[in-house]
Amino acid sequence: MTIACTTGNHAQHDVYAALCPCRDVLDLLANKWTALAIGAMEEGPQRFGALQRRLQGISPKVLTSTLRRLEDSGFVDRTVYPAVPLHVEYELTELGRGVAVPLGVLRAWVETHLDTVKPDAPAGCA
Amino acid sequence: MTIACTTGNHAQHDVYAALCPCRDVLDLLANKWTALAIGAMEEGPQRFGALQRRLQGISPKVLTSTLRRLEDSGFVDRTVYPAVPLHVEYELTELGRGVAVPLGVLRAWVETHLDTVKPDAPAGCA
DNA sequence: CGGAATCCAAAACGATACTG
DNA sequence: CAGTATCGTTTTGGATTCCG
Repeated sequence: MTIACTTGNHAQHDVYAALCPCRDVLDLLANKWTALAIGAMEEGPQRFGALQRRLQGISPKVLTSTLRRLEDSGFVDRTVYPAVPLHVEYELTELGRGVAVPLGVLRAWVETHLDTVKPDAPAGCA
Repeated sequence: MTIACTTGNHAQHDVYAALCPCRDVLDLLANKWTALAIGAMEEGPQRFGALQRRLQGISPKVLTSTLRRLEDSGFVDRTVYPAVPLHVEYELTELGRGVAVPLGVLRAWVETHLDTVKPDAPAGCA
């Protein structure tokens, strides 16, 4: 028996079902940078360079693709200010601020329980 | 420049820092199956076959590696009952039940806001 | 400054077949 | 039943260079 995922009027979404769109959304969020990128914008609009500096280790290419996916999915707004040194800002949409909450909860859990997890993490920093 | 993730006792973890172990844990959870697998065990111990049936579309190989990683990280306990038709159970540890909460929150958010996300998801599933 | 383009390496994922 | 072995595909991520 699977957990029913009743959304609105119709349907039972079974997150575990192969064709459930929930899976697509989950997949969208479940990658190395997305959750962090969203978190990095929680405090307000951020410029490309600022994000790249904050998400230490991300390459411009990956940052771009991450932001594009988020933009296409409606989590992020991209605003271009046509100035001479180009100025672009990325900002969470209403929806984006929405996911930011659960994601923040997850990040918080990780930070709190870090010591109890025993992956092969270089214990150096925690 | 970001505050490094200082160790142990006090510790400011900067999730965004390249070397923060938080990232390892996040990476561990951020993949196609992990979050679902944990969710699938929330109701109690599950057998390999049951999990495979529930996580529709997962191959035995991927399920195995997913479970192994979770076991190695301390989220899951694996118990073998040496019977003739072999019997193995996977069960969330205390820690596992811990992450299950934030992950459940995330799943719930996704289920609730599915309609507002506009990825190229086949709106079907219901 | 904000990327796009290119190339490459490494995971992650998947299908199938086979075994203790 | 619960995997392992193998192989191939796909997806991600990363480094670098270059351009408007």
